[in-house]
Amino acid sequence: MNIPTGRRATIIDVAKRAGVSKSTVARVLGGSANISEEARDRVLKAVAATGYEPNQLAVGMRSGRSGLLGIVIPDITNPFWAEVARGAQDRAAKDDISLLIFSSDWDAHKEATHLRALRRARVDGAIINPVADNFDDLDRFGMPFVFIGSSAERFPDTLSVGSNIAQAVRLGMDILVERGHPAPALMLGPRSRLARARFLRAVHEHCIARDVDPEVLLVEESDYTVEGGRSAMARLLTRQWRGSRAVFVANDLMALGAMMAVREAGLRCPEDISILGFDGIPAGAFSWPGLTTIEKPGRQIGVRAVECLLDQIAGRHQRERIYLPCRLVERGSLADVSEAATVRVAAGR
Amino acid sequence: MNIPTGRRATIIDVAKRAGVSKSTVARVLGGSANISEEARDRVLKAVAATGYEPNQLAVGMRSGRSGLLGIVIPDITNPFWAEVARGAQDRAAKDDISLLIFSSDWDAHKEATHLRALRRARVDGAIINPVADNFDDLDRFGMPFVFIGSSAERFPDTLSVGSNIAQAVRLGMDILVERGHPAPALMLGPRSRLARARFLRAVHEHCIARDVDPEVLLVEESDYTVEGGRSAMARLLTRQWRGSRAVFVANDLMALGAMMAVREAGLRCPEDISILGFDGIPAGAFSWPGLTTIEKPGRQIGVRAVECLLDQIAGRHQRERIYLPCRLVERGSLADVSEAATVRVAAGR
DNA sequence: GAACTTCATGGGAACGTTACCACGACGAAA
DNA sequence: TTTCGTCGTGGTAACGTTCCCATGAAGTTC
Repeated sequence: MNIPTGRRATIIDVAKRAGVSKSTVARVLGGSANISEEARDRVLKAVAATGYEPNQLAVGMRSGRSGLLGIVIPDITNPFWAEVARGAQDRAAKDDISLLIFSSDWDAHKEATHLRALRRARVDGAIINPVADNFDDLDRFGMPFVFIGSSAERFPDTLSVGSNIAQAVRLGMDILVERGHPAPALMLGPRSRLARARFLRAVHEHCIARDVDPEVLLVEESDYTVEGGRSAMARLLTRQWRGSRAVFVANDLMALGAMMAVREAGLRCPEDISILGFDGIPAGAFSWPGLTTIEKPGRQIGVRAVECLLDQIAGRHQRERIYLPCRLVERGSLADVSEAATVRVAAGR
Repeated sequence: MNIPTGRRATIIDVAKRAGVSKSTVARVLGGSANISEEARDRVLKAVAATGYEPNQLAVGMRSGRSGLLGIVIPDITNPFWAEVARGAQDRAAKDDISLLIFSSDWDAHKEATHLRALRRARVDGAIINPVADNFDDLDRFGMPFVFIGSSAERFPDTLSVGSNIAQAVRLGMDILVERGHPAPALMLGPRSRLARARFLRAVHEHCIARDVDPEVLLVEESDYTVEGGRSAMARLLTRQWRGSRAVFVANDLMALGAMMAVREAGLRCPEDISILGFDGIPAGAFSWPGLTTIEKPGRQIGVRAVECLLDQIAGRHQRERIYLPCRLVERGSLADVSEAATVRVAAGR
């Protein structure tokens, strides 16, 4: 076989061994037409014998395409962002493109460092969940890019991919109504977050469409943590409820905290309090009861972002915002107190 | 400022603008000595003005160092592996090295594809959790590499980084004994897994050291899933126990499933059954009660793997196996039925 | 003051590829 | 026979760096 151990085989080694010029080798490997059957054969054999693997650095250098894509997300350790990265990676692999993954920790300084690394690596494009609220100049980013996540909302006229919060909220409100909770309490995130406003507006619209006064809804707020959810729920329990006791929580971590608070108050979920989450984190499957929640399409967002990026690189660029639909995951944290259910129970079913 | 919008600035553009040769620019940027103060100044200004960023492709081409490292793990979506990747990424960033991350899904074919991509990208080294049980020839991998995880055990005489299972098991057995569970039941993974044998042997050693016959321990086995843990626990509950009822579970997912089974049997954890997990997955913090478990040092494994790789690239290569210590995280799934605790309770404390 | 060292700089080759142009051979149309 | 397109092929110039060698100026030693 004679595979050179020290040095990697180059296209010239292959050419020599096959007794042709490197141009011919390049043509064979590039799948171009007009190659004699014999030449193709000898080249292929030589490639196998030498264990030749094209040098992407050289290809990138010459062709201007590095075959690399970059993605900057807040934290690869966060299950949602890991899903996004996974989707992006799988999609990129289909086009023989490798992915450079960076975690910014919501830190503008780290983000800037990572973006510099991407420029240096001459990635063909970047997928970014922006943390800085203003970049010097979007056009001078230095590479094609797609924004992802709700923070992309800050940049109008920019191609971005995110989840459809309005549709998700409708999904949640529909199931709540169906289960007999027409006016659930709301547990929201901090006022500073963009997603909060969209969430709230969607709930209001849903209420108005059903002739329910949105002002009637109990509202608590906290930050997106288990502890935040726990304290917010404790506060909620001291307030005056009307009708069924259900809470629509804008974040799964908070929902899990809320569930703990219910238990600590000596109450049961879902018998005494129903909880609906939002995010679809895996931990929701292991709580007791399992958390009924609305799952954001993390993987799809990654896939779609890569596709947009490839389109843009190929010159077919749009300046649109893409919202992907969310999905309801039913587990056990929602009680059914609708009339229909009551009838079913009375009938012994 | 005159930043060229279309083309990226090259070292030649910088040289021209500074009125020096490209060699001088390279020397300034490379931090070499013997540069006149004036030349350095003009070069630095020109760099700022042109927005020059070195082309890593060209650097890699010429110097033989791509500034890229690869990591192939089973699944970036799995919290443990995400931690590993995060540790590796953070450590690599310190040396201005970027990380190419791939998920193999425990599939040897995907693994081979990813390894080829890494070779093509001319990464300076690779961190691999091996899935194929034999590679043609380790020396012909084509790049420096470090194995990680327990599957690395299959390849002797290979540099690898993993967690110290023996120490972890000792940690677990110690706390169990301390809490009054000298002979806990064991819930193990499938026989095919390497980690299982090591886990079992460590438990046996611990028992023998305390003059406990290991054969006395109840043992159930299943696969590393929630469902597996649930069914194994159901079986365990039908068996005859001696002494305190505690289970040392070899995997957190199984432990969570076991906890569900306890609840489904109308029993309580930890009052009726104590459960100790193994892994340290985040979901363990959200169960009720919180899962007491032994945390594997995921992030540290990533950090250490990169460091070994860099050492090896620099020529300081060792052929050793590195085992990193695990950590006990106490939450609420372990009851204290020791005599000391009984005394404390009797004393009203 | 000649010979030698040190310093600051410039010039050119090389890394491995692809894109382009040029060339000879061959068959078809004039 | 001449002219022309087509096919298969080889040669060469980039791409943007770094590394090495050459060069001249200035300073040092005998």
